[in-house]
Amino acid sequence: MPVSIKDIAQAANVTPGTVSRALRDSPRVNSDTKERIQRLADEMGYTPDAQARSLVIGRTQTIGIVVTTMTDPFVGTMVQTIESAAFEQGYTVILTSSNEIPEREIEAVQMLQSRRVDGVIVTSSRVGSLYQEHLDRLRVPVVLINSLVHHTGGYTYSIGVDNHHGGYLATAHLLQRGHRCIAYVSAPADRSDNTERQRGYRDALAEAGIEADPALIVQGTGRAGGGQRALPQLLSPDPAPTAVFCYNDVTAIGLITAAREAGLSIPQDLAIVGFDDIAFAQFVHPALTTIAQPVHRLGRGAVEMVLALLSDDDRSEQTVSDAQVRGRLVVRASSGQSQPGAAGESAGAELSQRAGLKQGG
Amino acid sequence: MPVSIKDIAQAANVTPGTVSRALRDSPRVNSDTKERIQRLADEMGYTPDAQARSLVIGRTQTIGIVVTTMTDPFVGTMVQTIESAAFEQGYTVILTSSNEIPEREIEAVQMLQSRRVDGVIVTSSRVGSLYQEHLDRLRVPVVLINSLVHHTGGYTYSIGVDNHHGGYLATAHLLQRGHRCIAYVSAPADRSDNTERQRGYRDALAEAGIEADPALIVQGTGRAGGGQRALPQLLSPDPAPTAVFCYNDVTAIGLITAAREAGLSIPQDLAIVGFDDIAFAQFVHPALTTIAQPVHRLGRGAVEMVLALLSDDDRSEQTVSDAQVRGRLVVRASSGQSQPGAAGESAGAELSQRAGLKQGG
DNA sequence: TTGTAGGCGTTATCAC
DNA sequence: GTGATAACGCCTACAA
Repeated sequence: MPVSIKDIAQAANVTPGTVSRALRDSPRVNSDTKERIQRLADEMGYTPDAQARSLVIGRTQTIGIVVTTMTDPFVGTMVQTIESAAFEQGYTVILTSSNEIPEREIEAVQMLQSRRVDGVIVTSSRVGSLYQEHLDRLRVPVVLINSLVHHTGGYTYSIGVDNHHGGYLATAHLLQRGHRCIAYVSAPADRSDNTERQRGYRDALAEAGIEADPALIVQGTGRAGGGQRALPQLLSPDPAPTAVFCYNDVTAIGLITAAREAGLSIPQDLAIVGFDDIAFAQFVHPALTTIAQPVHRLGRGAVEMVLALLSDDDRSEQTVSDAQVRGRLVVRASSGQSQPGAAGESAGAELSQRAGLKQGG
Repeated sequence: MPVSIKDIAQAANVTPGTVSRALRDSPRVNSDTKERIQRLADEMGYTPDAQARSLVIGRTQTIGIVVTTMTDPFVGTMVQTIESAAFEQGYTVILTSSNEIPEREIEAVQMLQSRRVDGVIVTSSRVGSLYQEHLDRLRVPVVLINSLVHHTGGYTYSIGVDNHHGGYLATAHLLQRGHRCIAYVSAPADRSDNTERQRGYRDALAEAGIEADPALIVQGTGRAGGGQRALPQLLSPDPAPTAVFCYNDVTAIGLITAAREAGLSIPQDLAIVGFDDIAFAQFVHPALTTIAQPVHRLGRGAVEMVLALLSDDDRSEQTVSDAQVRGRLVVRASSGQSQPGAAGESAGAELSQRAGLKQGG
């Protein structure tokens, strides 16, 4: 139904081949006819058929994104970044979300395969052994964001935040604030980022001469509800922890809410540190101290890696390698400091200024 | 590079046509050879090429999603719902975000056109006149979520929350709580949902015998920063408002934060109601009273509309029509207890004092 | 500079 | 039941 190259050819009294060349601005066509054809194409409302083109050139200029759920704001930001970066490079993004349903993940990968995506970016998904196998089958570059990867000789690479470093930073910060009894609210154990953060936590404690107490490790879910439900367990050890490092911001926010409902004041009774620095972290009360993930660099980096792998025809000698970028501690009110805004980066001061409330004062 | 139908044909000693039929489980093929072919396809790791298939059947089984930014958690949830619904119906989703850049929106639509999407869903985007023109050019079903549409004879329909009703509900709730001086923090004026919500606000006031005061309409941005910056303007009128209805939750959350920074207590000094009911609405402090959008129904509804329009070959007599669903008031702490405290002029004046604000420069 | 022809992977319409 | 054959829209040698 849409106007094709043939229609234009007919209208311009030339052959389809000439039209094709003219539209791709080939030098092998008379500038007069070229202009005539281009004008005609414009008038007739021609839009090239990417499918047909892909079929012959062997690339779709398309990359697939695999996520568990877009509901998590961190994921949303990540997807946003990836889409922008891809679009700027002339790539279209196909989105699949598994809703944490394993079989859906498999179906999604098969779908991407039949769409002949040039590459795949997986973010915020636990890539089990089951899963990786299917990714390898794709036979296209795959970049995992924030997931450990076992190079099985496939085409799979990874980029991620340094989770161990982040966990270390968060815990060291709490130690520096004088806390000695620090808990950790984890995510499900099969997430590699979780185990890495936990390891950073343990190493920081060890460095301070503190042995990690298993009773202080509470299992969360990576969602707000997990943080909320963690509170009772957090308070049961004797002595109870004075500070908590959470797997992520969403967990921390759930914990803050539960703590407030329980009549605890934060950070006086319980200091809390999260991970991610989602937009909402500065709007909870108290504002959440957290490890900021360099979302922008991760997303852009992932796209760049895919593209590099794509142009890299010599597969044996890769110029691409796994990347790791460090997160940064963002200190806000939830981790202490009786005077919020006094030290370091303070959302409070920033906010007040932006609200125009502190002028002259 | 990937194994094609021809490869299988060769291996099975049949023609490509037979393989095609066998794989699609056509009854017009011997069950023995069918099974043999299917097994062979499996062994050889065959995956059908959706592009090639689309080319001949004339449909891509693909729908495009256009959003401004995925950073907004409400948008993320919406996209999630759409993707799930589409996937269940066997449709692939192509995602484009404009980042609010007009030319990017146009580029995005052109891209979707060249991808030959079967339909388009636009969510959380202001569909200016400029924009709609480009959508019409697509010549495929377009469903707008939460945007007014002028039926220009095109293929464009809309589904959305009843914004007028929502604005009315929110305002009526505040009135019922005893507030008489109620402000509205708006989004940019070119968003139709904003004007509708504002109209509901005005109508509710009118019904209570209150004339809308232009000084109580403060311009926000639809993002948190807009809510934060709105505070000074909100407090400057005399008497100052005792309650505020915000265009959306994100705006309300920004406002809550700014108010707290300014030393106001919510809801005693200022009651606040938002719109959307994003996941975080229940985690702010105080938890945010809001109008819950039926995201699920909107997203699913949009997909169903696109699909219905697709199967509806008789275009003159459409069975599809614009849909509107009602939001629901979710009462939380930010709008006060069921027994409102003092609300009135004196409280307003007092409030300005406590905030330490000066009126007029 | 332009036309011709073959093919990308698939489906569909015929024959046989 | 299976095999040719012709599309779908585009690109690209190669030929003229």
